[in-house]
Amino acid sequence: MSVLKLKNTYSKRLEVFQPLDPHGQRVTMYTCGPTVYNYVHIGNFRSFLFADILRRTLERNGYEVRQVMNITDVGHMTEDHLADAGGEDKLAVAARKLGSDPFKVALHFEQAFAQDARALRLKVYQGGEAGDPALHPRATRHIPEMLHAIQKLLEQGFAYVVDSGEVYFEVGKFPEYGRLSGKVIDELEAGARVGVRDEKRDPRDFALWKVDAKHLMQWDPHSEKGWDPQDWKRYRELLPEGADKRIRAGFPGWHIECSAMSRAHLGHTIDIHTGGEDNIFPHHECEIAQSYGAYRTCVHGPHGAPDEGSQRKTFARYWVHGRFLLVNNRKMSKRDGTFFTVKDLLDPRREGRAELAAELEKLGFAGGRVPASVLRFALIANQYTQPMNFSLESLAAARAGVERIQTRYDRLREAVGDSADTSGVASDRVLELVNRAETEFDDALNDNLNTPNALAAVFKAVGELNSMELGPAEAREALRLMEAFDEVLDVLDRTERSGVVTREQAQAWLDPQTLRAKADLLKHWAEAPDREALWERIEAGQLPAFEELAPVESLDAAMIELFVAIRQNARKARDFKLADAVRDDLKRRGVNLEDTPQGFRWVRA
RNA sequence: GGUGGCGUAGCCAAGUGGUUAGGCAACGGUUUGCAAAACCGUCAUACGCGGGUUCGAAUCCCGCCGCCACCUCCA
Repeated sequence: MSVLKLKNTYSKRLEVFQPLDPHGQRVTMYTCGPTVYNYVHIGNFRSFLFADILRRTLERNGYEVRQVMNITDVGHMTEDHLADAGGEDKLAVAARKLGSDPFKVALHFEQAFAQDARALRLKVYQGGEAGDPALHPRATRHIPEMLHAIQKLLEQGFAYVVDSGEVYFEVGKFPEYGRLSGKVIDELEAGARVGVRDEKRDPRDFALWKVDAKHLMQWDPHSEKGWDPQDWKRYRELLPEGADKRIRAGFPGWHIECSAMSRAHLGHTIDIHTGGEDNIFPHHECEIAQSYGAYRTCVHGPHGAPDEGSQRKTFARYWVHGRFLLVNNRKMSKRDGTFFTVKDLLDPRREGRAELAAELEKLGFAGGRVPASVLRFALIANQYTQPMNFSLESLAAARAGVERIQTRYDRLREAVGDSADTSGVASDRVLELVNRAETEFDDALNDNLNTPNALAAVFKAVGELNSMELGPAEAREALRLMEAFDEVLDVLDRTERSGVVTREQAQAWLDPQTLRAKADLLKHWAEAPDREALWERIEAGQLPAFEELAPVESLDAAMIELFVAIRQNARKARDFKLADAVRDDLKRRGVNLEDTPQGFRWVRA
């Protein structure tokens, strides 16, 4: 198997990934998460999804990954936001609904985000472990850690307090500032841009602690008032003397949260730090500077020089950044109607975007809704190092792709059947195909997460399997391959969503005796309005008429089989109008029916 | 102005010196009562433009053109 290579923003080179863990087993990963003062959009999710693909690729490589994705809930909500409730701004609307408690507003959007994250199958939000709050740390619950870091920075001479009670990081004290982004900020030019009454010593200096009375979230480092009791207790433990007396009540600067939280939950050194390309500067540049100043982490990683030998350890060893998503080759814009939240696409009508729903319907999306798996596929279908040009048409292509894979998966499941019989041997032809396809898939992902090539391997395998007749043992191997693909892609519906009805099974319903025996299977009889009459008919060995069953809404496998039998009966009588009506009716209830040489196949949409 | 990046067939998107990437769409065929799915075929001797290096260039070099993002809180 190939080795994983990643483009490290720090070195600007493709590097072989090697975890810090001496046993080469555990990997720590920090993903810059969402700011929860609005609903997250698909551009945000492109970034989170590439991190998810990275995490799953690491797992395919046998690593045990601990991925932390923070929640930035120290927002920019001020009194102005609450006062101005007339606009379209969702923050204002939410604030009005939820009252003036900024924590409630943040929680509202955080929960909305978690919902989207689960829908789009971010692994950090799935499974039992996902309930661990340490995996999704909130900035507002790490004020003690941040003040601790700020105090360290002051003590070690990397920061200064100004008259207003704010704290700034002094960039001049850190010569490596700018190395990640490659930005050399010309002091003269920067100086020209600086505000008149700025208290900063150097225009490049950035805020660690801010003071602004208009902000709703406030913490006073010198008084318990307004603090979460647990946080206050932890703060007193971390800083028994309290923070510098000159620091006034306020709130943390943007960058310090990630330095503090990654250290709190992943330790001194993290293997991988991910984010969007806009994070490179200034956010990550500042994190490096702060972590160096506060925790004595060094700047560059082990690439060439092992961390173990160094007294000062690296803050983050691999910096991996995703490019922006564009819509119609521009940055998303509300004005141009090219701004999409995840919720907008999953259910446009619910979000009040009827026009969008209509457009999606035109592209063949039932109800104008985009299935989450399709959105996920669309957002991972090109390599994270390339800008993604998103369009509604790309969603239609994604849907076709997902359906192609899903159809193959469903049929393999049918071919395997439910027999626990694991005897039988797959032919070399199939074994070779499976091994080769899996290698190609992993090789592509290991090559800096080249998802287009990984998908090419998937589609190649699907195409080859489509043109083969597979025995149960072979289908089992092929199914395992599809499941291996899906460990990373995670776009398949793994529920029992399809079934086959043979001609013989359909025929059996026409036999009076069998019909009576099958009556018990029809659990949903109760839904039929005239069930007594129906029952009598069955007892008499007569197949019910299609019209009688039309009101039955929820279908199980037995009910579907009955519909198939009714349709087949009509087909035999060459009553194609009725036959098509039955098929259309099943479709209306979300069941697609297909004819096959052996009989019939049904698939839940 | 500074920095980084992109331009590959109708659309999306790999490939970065030498044998078909792949997907989607469209069209034709096989199959079907009609569909669906699947298969086969076509669109496809594609690589922004102009030079150069080379036996050979989408790939390397030079020069243009067009587009995009970032440059203090937007993933």
